[in-house]
Amino acid sequence: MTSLKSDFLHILTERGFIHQVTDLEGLDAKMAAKEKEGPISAYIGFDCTAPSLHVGSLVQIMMLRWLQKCGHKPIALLGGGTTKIGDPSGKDESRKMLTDDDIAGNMDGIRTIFDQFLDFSGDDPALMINNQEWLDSLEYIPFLREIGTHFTINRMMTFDSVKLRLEREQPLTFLEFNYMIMQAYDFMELGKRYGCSLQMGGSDQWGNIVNGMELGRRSAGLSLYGLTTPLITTADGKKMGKTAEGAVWLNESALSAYDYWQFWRNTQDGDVGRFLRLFTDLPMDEIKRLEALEGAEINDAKIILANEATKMCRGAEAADAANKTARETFVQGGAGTDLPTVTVAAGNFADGMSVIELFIEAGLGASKGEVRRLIKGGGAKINDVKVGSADDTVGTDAFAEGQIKLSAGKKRHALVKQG
RNA sequence: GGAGGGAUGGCCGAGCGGUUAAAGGCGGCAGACUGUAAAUCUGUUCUCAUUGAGUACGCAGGUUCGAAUCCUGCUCCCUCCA
Repeated sequence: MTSLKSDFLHILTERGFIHQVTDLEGLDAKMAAKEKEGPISAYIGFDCTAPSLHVGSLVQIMMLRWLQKCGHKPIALLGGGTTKIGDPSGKDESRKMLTDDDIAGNMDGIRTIFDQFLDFSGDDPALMINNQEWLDSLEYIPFLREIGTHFTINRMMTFDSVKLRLEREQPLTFLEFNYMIMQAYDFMELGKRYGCSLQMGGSDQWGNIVNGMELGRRSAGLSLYGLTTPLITTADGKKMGKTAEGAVWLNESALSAYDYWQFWRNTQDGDVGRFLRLFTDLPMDEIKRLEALEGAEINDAKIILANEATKMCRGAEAADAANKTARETFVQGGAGTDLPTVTVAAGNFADGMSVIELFIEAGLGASKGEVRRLIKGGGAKINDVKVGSADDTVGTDAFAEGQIKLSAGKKRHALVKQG
């Protein structure tokens, strides 16, 4: 293993963040020379395609976090401009067009995430920049003459994002074809305006990053670096962070802290060490201790992972509450206070409310048929008592301490209150 | 422009006049086993309803007692030829 001189690259390597680097030694030397030459700025771009980011972006966010911890300057680039184009990388079909309002709304949601992970105050704050700043005002002909001459179609056709579409005979619009040029332009602009010399991103961004470096060099004489992270998969080879309900969102409004905590708590054994390295700030010797745990003891490591990850994203209070609820629910077999709660009008219970409807109200079933099946399979419980028949009803007497606990299987629970 | 092939449930993919709410696989959900893990095994997987009904096999019509299956038109996609 090469000995890296800079803290940042040393940590990233040790924790498994690095997939490819354009010039590892050069970048290392530059970062290690921080005292003499000053810290370096690095950026990662995030498009505003949804009102929240999900755990798929968490690796990138953690890198920015480490960058700041190591005394360098992280730039979170929000793609207010590029989102209007849509990144074709790794996608079979083009996304539907987002309106300016959608994008602005999404950006507001995403901003709050970075506030959690990065420090934007103090002497050496992180930066959050919107590439709309320079992209919106581009003029077509001057842009083509200045930038367009540095790109050949021949070359662009060889990039995976383009090749994939063409091979599958899926349409790639001219609009999307321009995405990589916009991203390259971003890198160059950040280099010129903010002295940014490193772009990081997921492994699928390699081509785009390299393009930006070349453009920066040719057009502005900048010396730029690129670094990518591996695609994070689970131990059984699936893409991380995709569940049946959809993505694991970072924003509270898109996914409750309890569910976020549960996501990490349910990490597979084989992923615990890797995830602790990537998604927590815990020191390495602590992580080594935790991942050495075996059998049921590894659950302790998972709880720590869940606590740490939730704390970072949602705050210590939310993490504690989620942890407490999980303990009350799973260890003590009771009803944790942080479980999803629905309020049903008291009148419904006077004559007894249908179990089926109650489960649907509580979000534990999408249709009556689904709840029937759940009951038939023995997975539905009310106050931890198995529901015997789909015809059962629930009356006021079921309320213990003012609430009813509904369970669908072992993991999905909800509370019902009357109001 | 010419000649063929295709569009099926969340996805992949059989079916090619009735016994087809549609094989099989994946995914999902639940049960068993466990450690709120993985693997495995079992059940389940359109909607509504108390044996029943309504929708559904690209879209619109037609033939037939009866169509995902046959015919006509339309839309989209693929392959080959010019």
